[in-house]
Amino acid sequence: MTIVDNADGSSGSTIAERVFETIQDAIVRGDLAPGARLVEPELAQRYGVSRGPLREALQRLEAQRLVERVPHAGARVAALSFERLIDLAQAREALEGIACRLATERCSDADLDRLESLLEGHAKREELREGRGYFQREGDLDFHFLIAQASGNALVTQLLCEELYHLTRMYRHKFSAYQGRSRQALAEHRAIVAAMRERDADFAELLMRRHVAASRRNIEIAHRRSLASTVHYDRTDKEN
Amino acid sequence: MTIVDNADGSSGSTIAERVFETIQDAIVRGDLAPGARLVEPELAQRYGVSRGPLREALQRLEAQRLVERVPHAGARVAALSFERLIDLAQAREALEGIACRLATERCSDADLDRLESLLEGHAKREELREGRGYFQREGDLDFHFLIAQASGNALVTQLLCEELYHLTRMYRHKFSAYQGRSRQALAEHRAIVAAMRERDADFAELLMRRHVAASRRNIEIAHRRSLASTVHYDRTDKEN
DNA sequence: ATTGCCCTAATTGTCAACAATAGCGCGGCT
DNA sequence: AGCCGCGCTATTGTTGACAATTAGGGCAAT
Repeated sequence: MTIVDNADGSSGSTIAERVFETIQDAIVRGDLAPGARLVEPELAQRYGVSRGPLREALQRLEAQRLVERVPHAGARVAALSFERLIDLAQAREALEGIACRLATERCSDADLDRLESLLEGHAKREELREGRGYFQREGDLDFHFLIAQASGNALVTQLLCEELYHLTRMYRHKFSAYQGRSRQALAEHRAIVAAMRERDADFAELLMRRHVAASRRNIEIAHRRSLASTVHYDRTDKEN
Repeated sequence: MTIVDNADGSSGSTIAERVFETIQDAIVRGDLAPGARLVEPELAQRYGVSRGPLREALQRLEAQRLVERVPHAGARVAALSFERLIDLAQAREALEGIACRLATERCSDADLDRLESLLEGHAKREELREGRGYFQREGDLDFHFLIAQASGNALVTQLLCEELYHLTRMYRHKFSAYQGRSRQALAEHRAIVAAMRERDADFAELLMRRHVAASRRNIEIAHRRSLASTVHYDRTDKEN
């Protein structure tokens, strides 16, 4: 029954989980615009659930920072701003850095093989379609995802792969200020794996931090450029 | 009405918030033992609320990692383990490091004054009661709290001060393996502020990371010692 | 005696009705 | 004409009852 059942990819064993995944996807894909008001009865009807599980889903989305809730006033899709994107990049720099260090110390050789074959695949696709790397973007996330999981630190993994991952994806869908860095990123990924191969944890962490920082600086430059011309990514208070 | 009202320090505007704070405190203080089963009707009656707000509170506690929930099976107070404590220390090392870097770059001179006066207070109390530093422990948290807030990064601040802070406090209440380091910690705190005064962000981050790492190593040593003798901090599956 | 199944009971998940709050527009007052 | 206060409505917060699921124990069959 209902609209939100296992028809789509949602796999949870409870309604709350499934509607959580559904709305999460809608937000990340942009079907629900940043800043959009989320009215409970409206959403409940749209997804064919009652308000109970829906509220639970909204709360979990709040914990993921995809939704902002204020008591007695309701929920909104998280507003995107340049400042928050920078905050996110800085947090990731620190966490991915330590994850890379730990992974270097603790991961198996098989893990390293897996990382390298992943990069092989990226390189192939990069040769095919020069320049604009849509898949490269997702691939980039795969790379970081794998390293986080290889860190052996459950907390760091959870912070990166569950709490910040979807937020990162959301920003990438909105700000397409990632141009021309896919080739550079691939080279940096390779250098990171090379350092990990040599079990040089200090250097691996350093390279990972520089990699994330470089991507952040790329964003900052693109932002200043856009400030000079026209577009603002300010908060939209109007619905939709 | 009800048991959970603004009689105690709870300040939220909704029942869910108040019972959340109440249970959070009970967990951190140890009134609810790690691993203890949390049965919804039982807790609801104890705190004089219905199951709705109570479930919301449990969910928020889950986001803070103070409670573990599994669908259809119920909630438990988070089990403490040595591995998780190490994971926490590593995550904090990374996040507090970047927070310290950012704070060094962005905080005002007044912020630095505030930090120093905080350390003055710690030093005074340290002179009075040599050795075992209970207040020093809480004071240590104050110091880290302040630096996180001075970072100007809302995400990092939230991660440290809302998500990991209470978990840290919980471990400190259980593992009292923090002996004799309060004097050393104070010296390290002073060195950190000194680096911040000189606006040496690289060095400030380095010092903060070494400070957190030293505390972690202290825990590791104490743990090995306890392994050699008797006590285990393993997961307790029995209630209470 | 042991193992597998079924049944019961306890607990969680879900729902729809009720209460309370806050934002908003209207009307009256200054 | 502008401002303040009041009441209304839309929306969130809360509740208690109902449904579904799981875990455990007892019974029967091998």
